[in-house]
Amino acid sequence: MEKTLTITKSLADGNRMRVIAALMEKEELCVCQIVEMLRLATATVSRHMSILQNARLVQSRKDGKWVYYRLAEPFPETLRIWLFESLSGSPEIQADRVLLESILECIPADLCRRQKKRKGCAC
Amino acid sequence: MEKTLTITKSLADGNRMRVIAALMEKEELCVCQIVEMLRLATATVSRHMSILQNARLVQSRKDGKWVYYRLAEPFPETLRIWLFESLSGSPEIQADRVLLESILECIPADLCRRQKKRKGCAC
DNA sequence: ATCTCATTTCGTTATTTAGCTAAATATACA
DNA sequence: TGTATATTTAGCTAAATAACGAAATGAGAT
Repeated sequence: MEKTLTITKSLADGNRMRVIAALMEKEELCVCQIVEMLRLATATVSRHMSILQNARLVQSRKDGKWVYYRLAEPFPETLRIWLFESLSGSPEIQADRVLLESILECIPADLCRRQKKRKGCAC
Repeated sequence: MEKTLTITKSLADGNRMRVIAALMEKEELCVCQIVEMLRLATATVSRHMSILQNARLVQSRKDGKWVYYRLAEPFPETLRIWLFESLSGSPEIQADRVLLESILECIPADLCRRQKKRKGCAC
């Protein structure tokens, strides 16, 4: 039961749920993209992703200084279906979807610079 | 997304997960039976059931002074399947299953009396 | 109406969790 | 090597949550 509980606990937070929903649509996101979407501190996002990774819901890969997260393989299929069904029609997830489109137009390096200085995107 | 989050939050507690698992096997349980299984105070169980009811995962009926809970109708089918799959093989749930068999041999009135006095079951 | 009993609600306490900043770590570059 | 940068970890604070006992509520019996 611990494993199940670890999963439900990791999904008992709105921001982590939003990340999962985003990763159900986009194959992979890097920390700074998630930071941009959630509008949280990098440290906070890192911690959230750690919880999701520990729950075996996401996995990560490093590309130099960049860390990318994607849904874990394997991801419980029935859980994914339930999430998809119950989140469909959610205005918050839809808002994230739109925001993510513009975020993905920036390359991560530019995003990070922007986050550091809180200035306009270089895109 | 609020509805989904309400559900994941309600399932982010071990005791509430145990109740759901029990109700997936037994059609209906009354408060005192749940109290006996979880080994918690009546007030605590009542509060847990209130959370599950608010999340639309369980529903209740009254029979005089007795309140019985069962899985809500409708209960998200894909969620149920995931829970069943991920909880199968859980030693804690299996232990509850065994304990519940003996609990169900007592009628609720006797259970309540026992809980009040912490003495032997009248069965 | 009064008393008994099962359950719920309320208030309190201890524990857990989400958010942040600062420090630490890992990677890249000059 | 030193500097810059992305991310993670550690520590702190405020908020949320689980457990309990007491009080309130509802149902049954006399």
